Amino acid sequence: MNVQFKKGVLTLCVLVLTLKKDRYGYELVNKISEQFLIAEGTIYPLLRRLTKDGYFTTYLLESQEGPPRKYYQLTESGKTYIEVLIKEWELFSTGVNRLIEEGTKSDEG
Amino acid sequence: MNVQFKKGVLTLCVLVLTLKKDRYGYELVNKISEQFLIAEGTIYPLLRRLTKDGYFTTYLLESQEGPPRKYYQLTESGKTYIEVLIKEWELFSTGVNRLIEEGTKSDEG
DNA sequence: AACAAGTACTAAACATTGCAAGGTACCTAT
DNA sequence: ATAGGTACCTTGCAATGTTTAGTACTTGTT
Repeated sequence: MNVQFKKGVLTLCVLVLTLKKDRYGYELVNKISEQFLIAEGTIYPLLRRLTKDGYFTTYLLESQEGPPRKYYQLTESGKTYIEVLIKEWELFSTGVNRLIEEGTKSDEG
Repeated sequence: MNVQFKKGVLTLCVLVLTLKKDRYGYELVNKISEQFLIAEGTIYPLLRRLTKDGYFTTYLLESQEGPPRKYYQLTESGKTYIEVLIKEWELFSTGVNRLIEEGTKSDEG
C-alpha cells in the first residue's frame, strides 16, 4: 500500500477507533492493519504525539497475555478533533474521487 | 484542508488529469485547487519528479496569455502507474471509511 | 531449566513529500 | 511605465510513516 496515502489519515483512524472504547497500541496496529498494513514504529510515536497534544489520556492495565497494556482514552478535545478530521476526510476523498472521475470519464470541463 | 491527507494522493490527481489531454503546471494547480487548495511550490517539484521517473514527457508551447507553457504528456509507464494508484486509492479510502464506520456505528467486533 | 513464539512497548535514523517564500519573465490594459 | 494576471522555478522547512533494533512479560515445548 502506498505509504504516502497514510500520512495524516492514520491520526483519524487511531482516534476514531477509540471513540467507543479505550484501546492499547498493539491492538490498534492489528485493527488498522486489517484494512491496510501499518508498522508498530508508526503507531507508538503517533500515540505519544496525540497524548502530548491533549487528545488522549492514558492508563496502564495488566494483561494475562504479556506485559501491561497502555490504554488510550479520548479527551473532549479528542472527540472534537475527530469530528473535524472526519469532515475533512469526507471533503478530501470526495474531491479526489471527483478528479478521478473527471480524468477517466468521457467528457470534461 | 489537512496537509497530510494530500501526501501521495496529489501524484494520483496530477497523473489522472493528464489522461485525456496534456496539461501544464499552472493549469493543474488551478484544476486541483477547485477540489482542495494546493500550492504552486508543490506542483512543480512533483512534475519534475514524475518526469524524472519516466511517467511524463514534456514539450513547450507558446501562449497568448503569458510565457510559454510546459505541457506534460503521459508515457505508457505513466498510464500503467495510474491504474495501480487508482486501485490503491480505492482500497485505501474504502479501508478508512470502514474504520470510520466501525468507530462511529453502534456495535463493533 | 532452556528455548521459542506471541504479546506489548520504546527509540533513533531515515525517506518522502507538501508548503512558504522568494525569484524570473511574459503579456495585456491602464 | 506601471500593475496584474499568467507561468515557471528553487530553496529550506515541517510533518509523519518506515526500518531497525531493543526491552520485557507470558505461555508452551523440549
